[in-house]
Amino acid sequence: MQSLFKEFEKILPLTEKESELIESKIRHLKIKRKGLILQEYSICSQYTFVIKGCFKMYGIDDKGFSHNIQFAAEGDWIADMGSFYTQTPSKLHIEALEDSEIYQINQPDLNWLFEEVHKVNRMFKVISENKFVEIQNRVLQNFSSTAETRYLSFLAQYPQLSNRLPNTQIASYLGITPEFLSKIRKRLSKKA
Amino acid sequence: MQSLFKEFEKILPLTEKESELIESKIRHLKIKRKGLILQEYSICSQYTFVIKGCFKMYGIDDKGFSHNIQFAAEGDWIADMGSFYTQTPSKLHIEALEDSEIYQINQPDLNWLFEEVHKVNRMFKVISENKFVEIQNRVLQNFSSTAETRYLSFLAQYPQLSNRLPNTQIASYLGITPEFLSKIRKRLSKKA
DNA sequence: TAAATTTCTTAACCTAGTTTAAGTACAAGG
DNA sequence: CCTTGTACTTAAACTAGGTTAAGAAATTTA
Repeated sequence: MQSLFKEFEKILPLTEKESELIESKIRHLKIKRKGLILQEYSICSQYTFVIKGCFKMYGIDDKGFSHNIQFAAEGDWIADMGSFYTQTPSKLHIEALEDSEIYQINQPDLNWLFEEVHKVNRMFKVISENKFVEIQNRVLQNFSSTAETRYLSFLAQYPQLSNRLPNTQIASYLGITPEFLSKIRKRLSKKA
Repeated sequence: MQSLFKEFEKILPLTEKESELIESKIRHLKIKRKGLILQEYSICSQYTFVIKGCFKMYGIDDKGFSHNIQFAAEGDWIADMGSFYTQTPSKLHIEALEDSEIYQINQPDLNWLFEEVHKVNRMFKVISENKFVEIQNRVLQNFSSTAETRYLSFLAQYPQLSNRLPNTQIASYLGITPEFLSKIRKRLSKKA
């Protein structure tokens, strides 16, 4: 539980008893590369904390193409918040990009914790707000710049991820083809 | 307060006393067309409920171009949630597109209500979640389709707005130039 | 360790969307 | 009521990014 509590304590310190209550509702599991923890049309019933490894959240369009909308690595939370909170079927998939290790808490247990440990409520409010700001910044940035600029800010914002992820996944996140990302990378390497 | 409470009651019914407490913290005001209720670099200190009229929320890119990221009309809430909750400077503007009438509640008063009237907490959680889902759907849709498809789904999703808004504003929301929207509209009218 | 699959790159050709410019039609405000 | 801006359209030239195809490199899996 170390890594999880470390993240929590960034927001609010917990008492011994609060930690125990949280611990009692959390399960620890390992997911193999390419394993799915959420599939389209099913309800997102788990909130996931990444201990080790890396996940992508993506949607599939009418033409069958996948589009990454978010990554989650060590210390990140991931869930389709819409589906989780409203308990309606998701339009998204969440898949492990590497062999991974996670904590999960399910919807009823989290609601129970919201009541019992008031700090959990506040912590998840902060988590949700951060996710919102992140995605809103993406909307703005996707508008306001060329693919090259977006690639550069992705590199700046997620230096760890950019080394770990295959370029195909990054291209899908940037909303371009892998071929075009290749073109950009060549252009940039010439400049340097 | 009628319209505001009607919206609230969609989520949760309120007692007489709860309504009074909420009412005591809310101020009513009129905003002229082109009036700003939020400006870049200032902190978003007010959560706004639209009684009458219409607003746009937009960001300005490095080249000085505006990009609409959200509209709000009758019955909608609008605020830069990131700035509001973290009390940090906003990167966005919120501007009236028509002469409008609104309710506003400021950050300390809302926090006070969160404590005093527990239902307010739950209501704003629902409001935030809905906003999140909306913006996440936008990210997905912006990826997955041509401007024509996006325009058609905008028409389907916001039929009221599409009649009221000038096409320049819709183009800015779709992430295209007004000229290209014009082209699309011509193409569509030929098909029909 | 070999076979199979996925990843990355290059290049030629194609298209969705931009830019610039010019003209028309309203609407708003003094 | 006139004037100034704002909104809408068209068209020609242009560019960012997509498509297809094919070969080389790297990683998985058997």
